[in-house]
Amino acid sequence: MGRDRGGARQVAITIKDVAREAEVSVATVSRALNGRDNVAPEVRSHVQEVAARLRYVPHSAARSLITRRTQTIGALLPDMHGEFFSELIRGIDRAARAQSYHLLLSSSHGDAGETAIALQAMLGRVDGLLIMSPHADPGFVEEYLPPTLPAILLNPVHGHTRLPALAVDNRAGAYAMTRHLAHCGHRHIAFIAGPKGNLDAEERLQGYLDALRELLPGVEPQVVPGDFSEESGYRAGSLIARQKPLPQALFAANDSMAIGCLFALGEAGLRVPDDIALAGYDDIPSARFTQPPLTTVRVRIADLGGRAFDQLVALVASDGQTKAQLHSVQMLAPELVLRASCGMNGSKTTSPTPLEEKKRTQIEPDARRRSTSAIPKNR
Amino acid sequence: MGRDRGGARQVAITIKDVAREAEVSVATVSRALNGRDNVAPEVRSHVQEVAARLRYVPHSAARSLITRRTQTIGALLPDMHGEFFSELIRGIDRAARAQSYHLLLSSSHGDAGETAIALQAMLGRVDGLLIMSPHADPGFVEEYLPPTLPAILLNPVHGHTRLPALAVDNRAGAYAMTRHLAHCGHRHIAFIAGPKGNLDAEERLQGYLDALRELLPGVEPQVVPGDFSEESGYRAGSLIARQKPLPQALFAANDSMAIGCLFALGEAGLRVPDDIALAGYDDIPSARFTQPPLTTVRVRIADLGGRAFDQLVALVASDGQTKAQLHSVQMLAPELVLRASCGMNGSKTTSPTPLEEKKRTQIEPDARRRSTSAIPKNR
DNA sequence: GCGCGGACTGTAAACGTTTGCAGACCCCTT
DNA sequence: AAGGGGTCTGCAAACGTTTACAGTCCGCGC
Repeated sequence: MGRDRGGARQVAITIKDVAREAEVSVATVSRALNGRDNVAPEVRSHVQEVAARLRYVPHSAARSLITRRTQTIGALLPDMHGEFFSELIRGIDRAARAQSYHLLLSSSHGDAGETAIALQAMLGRVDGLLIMSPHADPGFVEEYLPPTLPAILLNPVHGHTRLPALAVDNRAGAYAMTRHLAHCGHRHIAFIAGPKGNLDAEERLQGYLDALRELLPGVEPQVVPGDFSEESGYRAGSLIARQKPLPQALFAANDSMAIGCLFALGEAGLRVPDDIALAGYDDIPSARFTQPPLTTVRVRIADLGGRAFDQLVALVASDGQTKAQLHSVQMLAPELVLRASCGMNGSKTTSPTPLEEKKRTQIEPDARRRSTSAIPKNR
Repeated sequence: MGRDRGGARQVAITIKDVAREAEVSVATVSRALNGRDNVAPEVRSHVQEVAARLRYVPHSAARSLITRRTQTIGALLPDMHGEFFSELIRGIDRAARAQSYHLLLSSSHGDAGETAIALQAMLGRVDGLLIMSPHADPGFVEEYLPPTLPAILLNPVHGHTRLPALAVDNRAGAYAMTRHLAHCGHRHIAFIAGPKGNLDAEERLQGYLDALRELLPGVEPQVVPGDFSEESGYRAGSLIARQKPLPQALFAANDSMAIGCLFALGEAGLRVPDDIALAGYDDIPSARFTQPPLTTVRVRIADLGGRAFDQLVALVASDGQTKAQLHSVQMLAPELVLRASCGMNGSKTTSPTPLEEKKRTQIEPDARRRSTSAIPKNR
C-alpha cells in the first residue's frame, strides 16, 4: 500500500495522486471529499479511504486561490499584558476552532502606524478582521481597510465609524458597583480614577458619577486622581486615609489601584471592610488573593472575543450583505464579583449579579462559553 | 487616476491590472515588485508607483501556490492561562514581525488528540511549526507531522525525539534558588513540591535535591506535597508552621503555592522573612504585590518564544538541511529575582543573578529582547 | 557590416484546486 | 424500440502568481 512515487525527494500528496490511486478523476475526488451530493456512495467512501491512506491534505493555497476564501480571520491587537490578553485570545481561538476557522494573529502594536502595516500585510490572507485599537483615531482603519473586507472593532467607540463594534460596557459595570455600594448603606463613596485620556477609565468614572447622581442625590462625588498603576492607588489610599471624615467606601477604577490602595489603608491602620469598604474593577487574578479578597467587576473577556469572532464569521458568510444591519455598537455587560472587601458579602465565593439592560444594543445573556477558570493553572 | 473598471462589483486588483495600467507585462511587474535586478530602474519605479496608486496587494494564495512558501509559521499551544501564555505569544509575535512572517495560532489544546487535529488543519498553511505540548507522549507529533515540515518543540523533553527542542531549565533555576538560600545561611530548607506527573514540577524538585546534596551534604531534604494551587500551598504552610524545629527557609515549586503558604504563615503568627524565609518560582505578577514581596525565579518566557521562532525560521530557510545539526535540546536559563521574602535582600528592587552554565546545550546570554514589563498596563 | 553579448522584457507553463459543462450510462415511459 | 430524464463522472478552464525560456534591442569589437 502507498506505492513509492518515482521522484527523487518526497513531495506533498496532491489531489492527482489520490485520483490516480483511486482510479477516478480529480473532479470526483474533489467532489467526494467536499461532501457534494452528486457522487456515488461507494465511490465516495473509496475515495475517502484512499485519501486517508495517502494522508492527503488539500493544498489550502490552491483552494483559496479559486474559492476566494481563506478560512482564516485575522486579529489585530494592541500591546497588552497578562490575563486580559490571554483571555481574549482564548475566546477568539475557541470560537475559531468551533467554526473550523484559522486565526492569524498580530499583536503588540504600539501605535496606529504599526497597526496599519500589520493590516496591510494581512490583506490577502484573511476573510475578515478583528481589530482592537486603543488609539484615539480609528480613521486609519477606514483608510487601509478594503471596503469589501468584513471587520469588527473591539473598541469602546467614541463617535462615528462605519464598522460594527463590540465593547465592554464600562459604564454599566461602574454604575452597578456604585449601586451595590450604595445598597450596602454607604453614602460617602470616593472614586479613584484612571488616566485622563483612557476611554475605559472615563467610561468607568461616568458610571460612578451617573449612579451617584441618580441613586444618592445630594451626595457630593469625590474623585481622586490615579493612573491605573498600583503606585497611584497607594498614593490615593494614603491620601484618603488622612481624610477627616473618612469615606465609607472606596471604588477604584481598576484592581491594581485597589490593591495599592489596600496596602496604604493597611499601613494607616484601617481595616477593610470594617473601617472602610473597597472595590475594584477587572477581576484580575490577584484580586482573590488579597486580604481581604477584593470585590470587583468582572469582565468576561473570553466571551467578548468569542462573540466578536462569531459575529465576524456571520458577516463573512453573508458576504457583506448583512453589513448594513450589523453596523452597530454592541455592549457586553460585565458582572459584579462580591468578595469580602466591600463588607456586604463576607464569603469568599463569587456570586455574579446580572446587570440590567443598558442603553444601546444589548446582548442576550447566555453562558455558553465556559467561565474563566479562577485559579491559575500550573505555572 | 485609478479609472473605473467595467465589471459590476469591484474585485481585487491583480497583477494584470497593474501590468495593463503600467503598460508592461505581468512578468515585469512581478520582477519589479519583488526586487529582482533584471529590471530597468525607470521601469521599476514606474511599476511601483502604479502598484501603489492602485493599492495592489499580491494574492498570497497564488503566490504561495507556486513558491511553496506561506511566510507563515504555526504555533500549537496547550490550554494556558495568564501571564505565561501572553508573554510567550508576545515573544513569538515580535520575532515573527521582525522577520515579516505571519503567525497562525491554535491554542487551548487540552489533550494530544486536539493538538493532532489542529496540527492536521495547519498542514498546508505553514512553513514551520512551534509545538508546545505538555502531554507526556509527543509521539503523536512524529505521527502526524510530515517529515519535511520543520518544527520545534517547546517542551521539557524527556527522552527521545527527532525534533529540536527548546525549554526552560527548571532544574537549573531550582538549583540556583536553593543555592541562594544556602548562601543566606539557611540549612534546613523545606521544599513544597508540585503535582506528581508534571515535568516542570519534577525538574524543579530535582534541582532542589541536587543542590542540597551537593552544597549542604548531610542535611536531610524535606519535601512537602503540593499541586501548584494556592490552596495546596496554604495547607503546606500551616503544616510546616506547626513543625517543632521550624525550617529556616521554605522554597515552593511555584509562586501560587508560595503565596498560599504566605497566608498560612501569617495566620500562624510567623513573620517572613524574620522567622522563616520564603521563595517561589515563576515570578507571576502577584509575586511583587505580596507582603513581603516574594523572592522567586523568573523565566523569560517572551525570550523563549522569540528564540524558538528564530530557530524555526532558520530551519525553514535552510530547507531542512541544518535539521540534523539543530537536532538538539537547548535549555534557557532562568534568573533569580531577589525580593524581601528571602531575607537576604531587603530592597524591593529586582536584581537578576545570571546563572552559571548548566548541562546540555546552553544559549549564549543576551538581552536583545526587552525585559517583560513589571507593572501590568492599563486594565 | 556583421556578429556577439549584455541588458532588459514578454510569452507561456506551472502550481493544486474547484466547478460549469457535457458526456455516458441506466432505467423508465411511451 | 425510441426517447427522455436522472444520476454520476470526466474534461478543461479558471484562479493569480513566479519563472524558465525565448526573444528584442542596442552597443561594441572585429
